[in-house]
Amino acid sequence: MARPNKEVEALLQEYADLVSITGGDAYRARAYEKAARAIGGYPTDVSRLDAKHLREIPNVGKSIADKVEEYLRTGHMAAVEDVRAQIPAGVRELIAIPTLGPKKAMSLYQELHISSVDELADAIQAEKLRNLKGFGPKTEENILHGIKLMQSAGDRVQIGVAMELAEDVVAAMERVAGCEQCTYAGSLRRMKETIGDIDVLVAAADSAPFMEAVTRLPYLSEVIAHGEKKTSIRTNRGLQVDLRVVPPDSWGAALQYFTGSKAHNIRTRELAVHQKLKLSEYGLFHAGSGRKIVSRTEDEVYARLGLPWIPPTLREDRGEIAAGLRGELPELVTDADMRGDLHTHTDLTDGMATLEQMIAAAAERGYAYYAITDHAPDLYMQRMTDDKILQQRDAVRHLDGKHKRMRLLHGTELNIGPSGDVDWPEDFLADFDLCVASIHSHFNQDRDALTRRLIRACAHPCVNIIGHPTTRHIGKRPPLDIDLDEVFAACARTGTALEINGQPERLDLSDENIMRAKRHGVKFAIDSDAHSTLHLDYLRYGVGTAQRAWLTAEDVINTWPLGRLRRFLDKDRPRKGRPGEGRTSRPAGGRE
DNA sequence: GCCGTTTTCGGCCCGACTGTTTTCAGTCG
Repeated sequence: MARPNKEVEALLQEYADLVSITGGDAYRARAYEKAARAIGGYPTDVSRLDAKHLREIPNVGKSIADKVEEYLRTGHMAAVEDVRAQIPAGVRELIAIPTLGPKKAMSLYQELHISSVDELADAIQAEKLRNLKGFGPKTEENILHGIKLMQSAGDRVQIGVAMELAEDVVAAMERVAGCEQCTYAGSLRRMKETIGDIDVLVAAADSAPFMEAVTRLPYLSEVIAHGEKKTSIRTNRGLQVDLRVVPPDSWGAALQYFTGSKAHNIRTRELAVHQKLKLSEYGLFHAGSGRKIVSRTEDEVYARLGLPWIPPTLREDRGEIAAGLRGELPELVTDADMRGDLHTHTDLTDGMATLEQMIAAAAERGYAYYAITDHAPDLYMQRMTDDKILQQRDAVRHLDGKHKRMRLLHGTELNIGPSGDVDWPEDFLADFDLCVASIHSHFNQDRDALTRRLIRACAHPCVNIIGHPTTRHIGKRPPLDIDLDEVFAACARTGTALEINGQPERLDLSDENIMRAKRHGVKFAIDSDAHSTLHLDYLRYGVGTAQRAWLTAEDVINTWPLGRLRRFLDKDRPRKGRPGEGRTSRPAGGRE
């Protein structure tokens, strides 16, 4: 959908970066950043707005509206191009390295003419930074570590970026005459947290129109390969898209083959060999005669091998074949199971949409319940106060019932302090419907301290969900060094759920950690952590991650009916302010 | 550059941490 919004967001963010690198007014840089975020999260396609309506977007004034309008009209933004001419693009890449900001990047460029990550790594090896003011041995070490972290993510992109592009390509192919079926396959269909390239599969009798159409996509930068059945392109963001067209008759076998994973495919082919069959992207064949048996649907292919259809998110060779043969595949949690979202923000703190807008967008998604959980005062930058949160609660109570089928829950996202304490005293917290608690700072404590800190938060009678438990940012910040098994055991013991945060840069917990936590008997909350109405959609990445961890709806508290969810949320909180609700026995997570 | 239930000018997220310094700049959330 809002592709122009994303383009404008990227452009304004680039401008903000370049302003701060060149030592421009910090508030000016901040203004561009804020406008970039607001436009990226704005639900209306900006290419349909004139300068006057652009100014209705929060944090967009005359100057930025004019620049955006100029870009939409001409495809250029003169201000950005001017400053690009002054600073090589590689200098901006440097500030993506953790601990390296605009000031240091500029100093590296001016003093040593470094304008790429590779040049920086070489310069450190050659000890060229030793005489540079402000750069000591520790800084060198941090930079090298940061570069390593970035490279470990490789050329892969976050799932959100890949999904948006893939859905756009699929939509474009579906508009081509003769398209019988079209979908994306590969690691994206398996919902991996990062994606290397995008595989799009089309079923059609004649491949030529598709081979042609894909080279006319507006964001194409390069055609890598162009053949009869397959065309590969690179987009202007550097992402590779492989388009393959197969005859409608081999759709199922092709989809199975191109979805992978490689390890899963090897297993399925082994299974075929044992049955004197041969499996390829063209179908399932008799090994001897070469006669085709099935190929039309994935279902048929798996069935002929003695397997139920295996959901793509399980196809990682993590035991799904054996479980399938035994008829013991889990009934995975799905998007349709999700009855609500339990971690979302509004513009009262760092969200971009109002309470009313967020609630309306949630209602449109058909939720049975929806929680607002703005930040609490200990995260100083959000300027929360008792008055503000109580006023918001009044507003929430007032709006509750306005959307007939959706109930509202008023919660908060608490900050877990260095010693494991949280904002507000217990009696104040008891009046929230739910509390998410998350770590936002002091990431460098030692393993013991971090572990104790999280366990103490779990033990709090009002803390229901640990938000983004490891605080990782994929490719940017490593997960906290914690004893996860200790924390998982504490969650199970205290009836505290662990979050599966659906933000594409977080996906925290990760699939592997979820599996580990489940063995401790923990329950989970799949949340969007939305900061704009558009982010509510991030829930699906959380669901995908949960599927990869073999979770069922039973494992996920926000698939439960409201009554059961409320009993879980009651935990051990002091009873007050909720007349008419009897105290129930403690509904510890993992034992319901 | 944006914004206004105190403001059309003067604020703007504010405090902490880290590593480099020798009193503080840069980065981060």
